[in-house]
This record gives sequence, C-alpha cells and structure tokens, in this order.
Amino acid sequence: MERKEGIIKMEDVQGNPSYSEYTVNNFPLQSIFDLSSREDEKIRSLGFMDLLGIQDLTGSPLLDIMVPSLTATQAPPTPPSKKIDSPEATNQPATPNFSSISSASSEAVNDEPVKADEQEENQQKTNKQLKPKKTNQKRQREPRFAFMTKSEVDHLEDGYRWRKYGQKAVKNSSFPRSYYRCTTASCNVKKRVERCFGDPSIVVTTYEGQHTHPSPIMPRPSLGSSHLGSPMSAAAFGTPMQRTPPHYQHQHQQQPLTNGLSPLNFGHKIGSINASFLHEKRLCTPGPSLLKDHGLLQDILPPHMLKEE
DNA sequence: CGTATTTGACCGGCGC
DNA sequence: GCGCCGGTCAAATACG
Repeated sequence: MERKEGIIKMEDVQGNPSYSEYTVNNFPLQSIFDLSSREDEKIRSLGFMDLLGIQDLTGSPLLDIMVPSLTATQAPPTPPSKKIDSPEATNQPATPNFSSISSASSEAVNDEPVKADEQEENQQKTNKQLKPKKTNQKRQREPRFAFMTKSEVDHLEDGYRWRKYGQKAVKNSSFPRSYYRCTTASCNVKKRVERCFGDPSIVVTTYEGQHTHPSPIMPRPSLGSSHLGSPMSAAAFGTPMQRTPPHYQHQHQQQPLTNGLSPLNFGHKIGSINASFLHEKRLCTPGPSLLKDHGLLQDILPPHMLKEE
C-alpha cells in the first residue's frame, strides 16, 4: 500500500504559525493534546512528565525503540514552580499517560453510548435507506481523543484493524484526511487521520468512540515485560508502537509524539476505569459552540490558542 | 473470491 | 434560502 508521501507539499501554513510552532519547536505536548479548556489550563501548568509519570515511560523499551531523542530533547520541561492541585489532575486515573496527552472532545456529551444511537438508526433505516440520522437532537458524537505522532506513514499500526471508509481534502491543508472505522463488528470506533499541515511529518490521529473489544492483534511476547509498573500497560491493549511490526518500524520510523502513549488504550479503557475521568473532562469542557471551525485543530489545540490566531 | 481501498455523491449542520 | 464544509455511504476497483 503506497503511502501518499508524494503529496507532501508544504503549503503556506495559512496563518497558523503557532500551530507548527507548538507542535514542532516547543513541544508543549500537554497543550496540544489537552483540548479541554478550563481543565487543560490546570493541566497545562502541570509538568507534562509529572502527569505522565514519565519515569515509567522512559524506562520503557517502547521509548527506547521509538523515541529515544524525543523523550530526551523534545519533552517539554516541567514548569518549575507551578503545580496544580485540581481534583482532576491529581485524580488522574491509573493511566496518567493518556489523561494528560489525549484530548477529550467536548463534542461528545452523550452519556449513553451507542445503544440509543443504534436503536434510532435501525428504526430509521426502515424509513429511509440512506443514513436517516435525523433525530430531535443533533447527531451525537462519541468522545474524541486526538494525538499526534511523528511518522512517515499516515495510518499507524495500533493493534486494531481499521477499514478506511472515506477520505476528504482538508481545508487549508494540502493533506487529505482519512476516515477509518474499526472492522470489528459491533465496535463503532472511528478514527480520523491527517497530517499536520504545519509539519507534514506529524500525523494527527483522532479517535472517536471506544472499543468494545480487546485488540485483535496479540502483543509480541518479547514485549510482554515492557509495561512494568504501568497499571494500564500498553501491552494490555496494544499501542501503535508495540503493534508495529519490526519491519514497519524500520521502514517508517514512527515517532509517537505522545511519548509512547496510545489513545487506544485510552479508548478501550473508557468503558472501565477511565470512564470517570472522561466524564469529568466532559463536564469541565465547554460546549462545542465555543469551538469554532478549526477542524482537527480544535481537537489538539486548546481553545485559547485557537482564539489567539 | 473475499476483503480492503478508492472516490464521487450525498446528507446534515452551520454561517451568511 | 443558499452555499460551504465535514462526515459518511456505497459502487467500483484493487489486492491477496
């Protein structure tokens, strides 16, 4: 499968200098990945590594393999004095990893997962054949989590099987956005993949929904011990890095900017321990109306940053 | 031949 | 009301 690396054509950064700045130069990941507004301000002031419990990660073979330089040089320095004591932050569930870097979209405010949706859809499908999504309310969305990965390939191996169902050109970007859906029946997780127009080497992946099943791809035995100390080990559900076949790594050199954290774990955990966290996030996030049309940007940039531009 | 991808069309939401 | 845009569908195509 050919990658569309040929289209890499650094179009003008379209008035989003700060975007590339943030993602490439400064790398305040906590800012990028946490798009919830108020809370993310708190988190942002907290050291990213603190939130991540980075000691575990740095010791992880994952990082040794994938992001040796990243962890060392590009990880945002921990703010010296600023510490937060917000309940959410200190309460970061067993997986500090994702909580801090992933971003929960405020779009998803439906507490009931899929059931209601499915029922409605089934019901409406009888009426019309073509996507009868019309309900009393707006179309409800699943929680979304955006993260960025430095990778040559658009579609990262993450342990789950995805089927591409669409691709669209992105406004203000020369790179298309691809839409994937989990191939597992009854699993309605979707993800969007697009390249950062500021830095084509960065892939922005946005997951929507939660997996209702474990990763279909079994972890490599050799990596079984790589998660020591990590309550929600990546090995449990599969990370882009771990799932990545060795040849893949060599060829494409994936560099997860998320410091080796996979939102997939996150997504899968949503139903369990992270549920409360997500809920908190949602409660603390502004309504979608506050987020203007920034496309995926709104998933990865805190609202205040968007406003500033 | 079954499965995955491509791609143009379609739909709904939203701003003007 | 109209047009733009993001997201999805589904037929056609490619691939193993």
